[in-house]
Amino acid sequence: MTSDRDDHNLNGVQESDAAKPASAPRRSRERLSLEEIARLSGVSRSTVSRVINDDARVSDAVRARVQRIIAEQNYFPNAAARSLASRRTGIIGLLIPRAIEWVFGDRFFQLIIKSIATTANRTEQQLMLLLESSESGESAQRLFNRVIGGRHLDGIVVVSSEIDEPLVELLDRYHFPSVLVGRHPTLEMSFVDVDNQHAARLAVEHLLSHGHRRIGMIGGPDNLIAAIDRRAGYMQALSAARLPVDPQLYRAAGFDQLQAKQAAHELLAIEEPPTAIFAASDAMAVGALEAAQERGLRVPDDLALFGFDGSEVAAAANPPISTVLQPIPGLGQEGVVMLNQRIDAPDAPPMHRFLPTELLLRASCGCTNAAPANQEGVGG
Amino acid sequence: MTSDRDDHNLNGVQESDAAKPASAPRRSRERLSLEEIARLSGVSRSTVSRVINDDARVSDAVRARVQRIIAEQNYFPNAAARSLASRRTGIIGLLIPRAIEWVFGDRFFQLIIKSIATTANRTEQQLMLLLESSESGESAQRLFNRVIGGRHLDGIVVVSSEIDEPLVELLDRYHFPSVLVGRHPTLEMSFVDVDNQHAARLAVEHLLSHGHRRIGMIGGPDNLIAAIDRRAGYMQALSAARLPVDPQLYRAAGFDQLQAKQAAHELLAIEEPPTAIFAASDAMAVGALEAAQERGLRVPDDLALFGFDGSEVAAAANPPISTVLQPIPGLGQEGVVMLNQRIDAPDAPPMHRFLPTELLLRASCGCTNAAPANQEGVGG
DNA sequence: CACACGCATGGGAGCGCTCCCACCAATTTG
DNA sequence: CAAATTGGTGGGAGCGCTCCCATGCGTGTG
Repeated sequence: MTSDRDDHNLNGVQESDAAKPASAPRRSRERLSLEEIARLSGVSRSTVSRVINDDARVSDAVRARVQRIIAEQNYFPNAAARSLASRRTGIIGLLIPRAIEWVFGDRFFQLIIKSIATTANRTEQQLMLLLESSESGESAQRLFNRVIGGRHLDGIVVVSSEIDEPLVELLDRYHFPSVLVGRHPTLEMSFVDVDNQHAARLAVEHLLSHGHRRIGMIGGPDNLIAAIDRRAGYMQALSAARLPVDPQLYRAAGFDQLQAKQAAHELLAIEEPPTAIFAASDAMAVGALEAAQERGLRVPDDLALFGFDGSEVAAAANPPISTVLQPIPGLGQEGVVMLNQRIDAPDAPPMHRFLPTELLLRASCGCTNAAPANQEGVGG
Repeated sequence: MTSDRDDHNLNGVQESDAAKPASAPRRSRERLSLEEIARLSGVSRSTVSRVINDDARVSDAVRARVQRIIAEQNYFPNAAARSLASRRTGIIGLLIPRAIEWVFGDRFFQLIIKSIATTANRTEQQLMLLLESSESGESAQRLFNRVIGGRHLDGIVVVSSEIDEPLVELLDRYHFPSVLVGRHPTLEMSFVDVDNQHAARLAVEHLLSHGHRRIGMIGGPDNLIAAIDRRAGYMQALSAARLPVDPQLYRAAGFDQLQAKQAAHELLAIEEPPTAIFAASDAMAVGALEAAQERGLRVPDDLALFGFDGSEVAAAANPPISTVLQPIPGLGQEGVVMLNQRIDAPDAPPMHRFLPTELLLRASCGCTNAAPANQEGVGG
């Protein structure tokens, strides 16, 4: 797309070094303008600008000459001037409205950040991670003002499935170009997500297909739409199978292993305990596995288990835990792509995309065969 | 420092909402310029600019009026125009030249990132985390060009103690305003760090004071100046005590627990095993503790242990592990402060600061008393 | 009472780009 | 063969700020 631009970027300093004594590199503070490059190349500013922006309407000879000068001089267009004139900063924000410790420790966020950063870089965009400096107790309003008010950002990707995140509402209200990774129950805002409900239903239906009739669920926090949807899928599967939905069989917990272990113990201690448990995350499934083992239950014989995420811990568990594979890098990538579409066409109607999940069947649900069963994608 | 500015930022949108029907918030794309605010307030652009920048030379009456209009209109100065005219972007970069998984999983980096973000926000600066999109195999040169070439950043904090990090050399060569958290063996570049050598020496001397004469060390990777310095401090302590430095007693490992455990096993298997081990990190000390316990050695009676970092794992270990407390948030904060000094005075000579560490004495070294022994700071 | 001085304010000239429009060949077309 | 088209290039007018230098006013000084 911008191969010429890449070329000069790549060659910039090296060529400069070759042309000058290494002892006196051009100091980055010496400013060099488009104007100057134009003068040196014997063309106009417009032409240099065209070369930089990879505009086709420049003859090959002139383009080559200008590129040579740019590389020799180690010139870089001034980002501020560019933004001012073009109304684009080339920076997109990534907001994960959580405490930094939480974000960094979580595999999901780690993978999402990585894929978003990579995708943004592919289009020569820079990512700005918006960290909640929780210490200073910054309000959503203030963060909004600080970063978005000044038009520092072309748009923003928000990774959140909180049903009441004020910043998301603010972004929506001001029609700031943004895409949510994880859907929102009421806002029309563009989003990309997996169809949690459908995926959960398939997982539970798989458990049903093994003959289980009493299936428990350890769900996630009630303020997360992902957790709500997964629970809904669980209930949908039971209802479709004409099974009663026993409230005793559902326990809410955090997405972590420890709380889930506790919840599993509770679930297994009731009068008529479940023969299978669907956990809303793999970490939770591992917690349930621990609980089962502490109680001397064999998995999957005494208790079948199904997780959600497709993470390494599920595969590494003993026995390996069946799970729903979420395409996390895909979510990040699609988020950036959609965001760029919104930036280009801010008035287009919001887009909602669901990415396909996949059931990863392993020993914990009773499948001896570990071949994955494909699940078709669900369009939005 | 910029209280007036804060005021209008804080009140911006809310007041606007109060003044307009909530159903039609000002869309963030509608642009409002300084000029427009000046017109509405009946003053000149200069005056509005002074109000925004908290310039004292504005009468209180005018200031109040302009601020009211700014708040009512929900106006934010355009960052690009501001940067272009003032040659400041208000963005500082934070680079940790490591794979993202590694950065996010590490407590040290987590704490550093948090303190840097918090400190930057205090001066109304925005932090830009420069993530290595390792996947795209981006070279240092390319990252440098992309982010720094365009003057997107006012300066950069690099957290690294690698002795051969190309980007650090590049930053130094181009005199780009930057501060290193962690020192560099040869470059003159400004840095803030702890005096690893001195701290290590004190730790080992403490072990000596318990009567140990055969002290082993599990050190970090050889390409990290922090690891090199800690080893030097270890050797210095031994030499000062006129003890022979037995190469068998030193093992290099990664900074992680598992490798350290392995190294400890090796150390404890030699002919004349150490009676004390100094580990270059707390995680490593925990690894050593595990190894000792696997071999049936009692800590501290059969083997004394000393860690480095001051992390929670050392305190939580059984027995609690004595360690060197590093002021990690202080390093981050000081890094930003120093960076801003460099941004303001790019031609001032580089500054080198060492922050004080502290010995945290606990049971693992033989101290029954857990009161911390203060260690004086070491100036640079 | 003329003068200098400080203080609050206004105006103009950039900052370094992009983008539109004009221009001038060198073609292609009716 | 004149007219219209195309491709390559240049020039000007912004983009929305900051910063320097006026300017006008009221107050203090010789």
